[in-house]
Amino acid sequence: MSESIARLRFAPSPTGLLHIGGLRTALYNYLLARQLGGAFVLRIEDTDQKRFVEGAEADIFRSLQWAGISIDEGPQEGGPHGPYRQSERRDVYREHAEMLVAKGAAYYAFDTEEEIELMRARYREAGIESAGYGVRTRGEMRNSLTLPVDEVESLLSQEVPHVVRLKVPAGRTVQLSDLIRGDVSFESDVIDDQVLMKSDGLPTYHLAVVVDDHLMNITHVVRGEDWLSSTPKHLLLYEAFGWTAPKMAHLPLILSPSGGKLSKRNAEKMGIPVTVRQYVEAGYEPDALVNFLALLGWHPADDRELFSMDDLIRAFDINRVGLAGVQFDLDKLNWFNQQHLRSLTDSELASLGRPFVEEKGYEVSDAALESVAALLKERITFARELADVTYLFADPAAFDAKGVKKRWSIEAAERLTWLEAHLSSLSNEQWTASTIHDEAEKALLARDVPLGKVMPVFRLALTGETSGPELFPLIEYLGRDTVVRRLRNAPALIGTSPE
RNA sequence: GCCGCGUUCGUCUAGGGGUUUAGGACGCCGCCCUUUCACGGCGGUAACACGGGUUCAAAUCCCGUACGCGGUACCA
Repeated sequence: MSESIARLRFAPSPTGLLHIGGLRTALYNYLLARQLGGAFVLRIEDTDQKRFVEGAEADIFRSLQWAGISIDEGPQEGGPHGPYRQSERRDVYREHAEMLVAKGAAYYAFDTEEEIELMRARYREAGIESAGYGVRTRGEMRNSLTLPVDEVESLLSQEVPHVVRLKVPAGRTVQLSDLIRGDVSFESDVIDDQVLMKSDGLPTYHLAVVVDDHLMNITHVVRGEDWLSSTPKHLLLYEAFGWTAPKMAHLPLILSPSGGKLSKRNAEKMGIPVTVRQYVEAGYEPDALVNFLALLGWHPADDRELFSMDDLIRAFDINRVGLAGVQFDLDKLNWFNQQHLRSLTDSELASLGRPFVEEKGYEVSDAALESVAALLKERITFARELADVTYLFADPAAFDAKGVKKRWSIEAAERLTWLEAHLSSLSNEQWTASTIHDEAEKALLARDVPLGKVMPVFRLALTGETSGPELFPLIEYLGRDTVVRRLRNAPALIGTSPE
């Protein structure tokens, strides 16, 4: 047994599209696994038939892949500890539950839902808000602890619906050393006799997670804080089996900007995407999302903020994960997206933008699109914005009304004709940003007009806009023919433009 | 209700007894750069939940209160 090899897992339930919080949990597990040179395992926790959603599993696979989180063992990859879908491991859980019953650490319970509810109602009347099925109450219930042995035998042989419950020891303090939170302890008397096997023959999460984590040699369990309260049950299970529990780390939860839980409804109201799918569709770059998510709750020893996945693997430190819930801030995510776009080469940016450009029906060569990327790189937040600057692909049909009002005049039109005449005579070799600049200046200076005086109209005539990328590189990109044509057409188009 | 976990600028956070006039980033505002916009640079705005202790000294340690979050299922 090679105990020294770290093994971490992400164990989502296929109950819907992968949640952004789930992706963060997966990421932290992945980072630690890679950093420790260990394995990253994906396990599908589909023990609740009622909540199963068709297609959810496929969404988990593609979302992780999109984010750049590679899986070593899982339903698709296989591996020595499979199957990696809990629904395919029923017998394993049944056997383990029976082991516990045989050891006296668990027992059969035959109570119906109504009977349990009756018990709770009794306690409620007596002023006890929520009496659990546990140390204090199991003696009053119908189970293999209270019923005569032969009756239990007969109920079992008649296949009367029943569950298997954990027999929580009385009067114990269960200690947990959390990697993030330090020591946390719980009194066993307030821990429920958790159902381990449901009457449908499937295990509950609690049994399955312990059995699988052990059988799959998981060394570190990194999961959301919402699991902290049930961890003592898991610890008691490890103890009952005689197994060593893995190291535990409970991550702070992601909160909505309004402070509450980042639920689907809540988040959608605030315009925040909740599922990974929505982030993909909104045009976020996987690297940016990963970077943002890593910093949502974790902070490096220095003040660095921009990390690639490899950087993260190197720098990540579970001890530096914060304790408090974190609010989601879309502005910051957008900033990360912008930063990541800027770190790309022109050619990489161009490929990211190409689908959007083609979607709008423009045909552009790779070289031209690279120029577009260079022109726009420092002024976009999303790759799709490459396609939004339509005058880079087609002559402007409309002209900014305020700009026209401010800049357009007979005099301005005349100056443009001087530019047109001069620029049209330039050779291909002369068609570079700096030469065009010098020649334009020359043409205007001959009539005693400074270039700066004309640049705003020049831009307006060429693009229809009053602002945008640097003018001369833009002109170089547009090319002589286009520039001359647009200059020539502008007066008529602007003249007929509505005010 | 009970159990558990939290609480530093609006947000993500650094700091974990004296180095702090509490630092960085996002956002916001201003100035500079740029004959546009953006980028960039500079500057500004803005926080230790509250109350008790411990100590020469507390944002930092302890207790309490408040507030927030999670759990309290034959859901995960």
